Amino acid sequence: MSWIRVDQALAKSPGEPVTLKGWVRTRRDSKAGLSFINLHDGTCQDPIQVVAPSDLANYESEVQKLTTGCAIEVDGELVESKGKGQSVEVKASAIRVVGWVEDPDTYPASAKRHTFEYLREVAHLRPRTNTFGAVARVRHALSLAVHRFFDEREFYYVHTPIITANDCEGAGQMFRVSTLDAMNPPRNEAGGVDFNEDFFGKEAHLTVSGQLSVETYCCALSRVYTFGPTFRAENSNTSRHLSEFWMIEPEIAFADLADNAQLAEDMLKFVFKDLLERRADDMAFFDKRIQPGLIENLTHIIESDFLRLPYTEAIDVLKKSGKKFEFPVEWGTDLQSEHERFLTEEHYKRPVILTDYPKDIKAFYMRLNDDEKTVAAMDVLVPGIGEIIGGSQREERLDVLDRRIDEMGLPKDEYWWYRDLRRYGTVPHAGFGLGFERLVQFSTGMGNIRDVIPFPRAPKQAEF
RNA sequence: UCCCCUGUAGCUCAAUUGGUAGAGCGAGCGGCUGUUAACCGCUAGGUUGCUGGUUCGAGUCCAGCCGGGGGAGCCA
Repeated sequence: MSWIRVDQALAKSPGEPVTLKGWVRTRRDSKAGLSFINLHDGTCQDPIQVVAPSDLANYESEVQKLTTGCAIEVDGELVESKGKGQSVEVKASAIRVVGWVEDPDTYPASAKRHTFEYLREVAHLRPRTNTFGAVARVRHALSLAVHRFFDEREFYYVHTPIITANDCEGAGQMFRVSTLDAMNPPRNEAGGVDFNEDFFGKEAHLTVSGQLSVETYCCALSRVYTFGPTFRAENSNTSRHLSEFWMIEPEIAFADLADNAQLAEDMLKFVFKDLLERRADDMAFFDKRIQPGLIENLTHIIESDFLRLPYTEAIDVLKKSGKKFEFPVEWGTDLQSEHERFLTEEHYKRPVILTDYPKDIKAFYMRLNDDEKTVAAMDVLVPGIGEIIGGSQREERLDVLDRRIDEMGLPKDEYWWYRDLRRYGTVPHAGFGLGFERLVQFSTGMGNIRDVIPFPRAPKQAEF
């Protein structure tokens, strides 16, 4: 039996016979001899209204017992709606119950308002709500927009490894990957755990970044990007951190920090524009129910230029602002959240790309500027979220790179293949990391990052 | 990891100086209505997060543990 999706049905003209399959959102009975069923199947923001006349064979035995969450199939005809609120509806000629809700009294996703905190505890049922259905569709749309953007610009999508045996991917606590018996591991002569006996013959972890790997492909294919899961074992407990999240990391050869910043700006504008066009229904929902003004905000961002602001100038602006900060502003220290928020939310009221940070607060691979005090790093700050992108031009000069590795007391030997890139046909190149969930957060106005990923992983939180 | 707040019905929340548990929504039944946050009536539903302590008596006070939220740090 052929059937169509709710979004297709809503776009059709009255008069056509249709079969629909989905879940009951609500049921309202009219003693005039009919029931109204709002049916959703996840294909769009709006449910479709099914009108069930009382002469259906199973009207009293089944239709009137339908509750929120029941799965049904509906045969009927698409007709012009006699009521307000929708233009078309389905006049049912048959309704088949596919799956009942066992106990409507305790169904967790009942037809009432629920807090996001509560729905997080029933993450397997929350995609049935209009908010989480919308989040899922927007997540999908943004993913494809990212791929489309890079494809149009002739970037290649590179699958960097999830498991890494490099202990040199940069700062950040990592999750260990091991097949050793945790209760009784093999010991080395010093009494420590002997990782030579482990699966990979050495300590292995889940990746915290695909950057170092993707740089190798950048220095061969010119324009590449990764888009995959990333793992941080930090004990972070905030509305914008996850232990498992998805990160987009482009890397471009023969490019400097200015090219990098332009790429970041172009990319954000492209995906926002694409999203507003392709998911207008869901974006209207977020604009109305989650964050009033959201669409106007995004439109404004698409149309305005992102500000480029060197760190040193930002320090000046902050000092002269007259604003009282909890933490002092001093050249050489990292900016606090309150400082970043002030710049992007209060002072400039638009995305700000901060550049050229003091070298001592940034990673070893960032290119040293001519002043020998700063590096070609950048953070893209957006209102409401703060840092959404972090990136840099990479140090392509082997002697400078080695000096930085030594200064930071890092094990040079372990970077042998990374250093090789600087020995064989080295080129200026740059890239950045975009936290995908932060992008979804910003695009939807959702306040907590745990509500924009299907099954959030965070400290003490890996249910489902 | 640190600071602050918090945990009572399926959900959202009340409960006076410590005195023995209540409402709305949801659910069930009935009424009314081309309904759509429907409306009206009735009914059911609780070991007040867990463990211990103070007290004649603890949802309320104290300690520890567990969970949730907001902020900070780490970052994306």
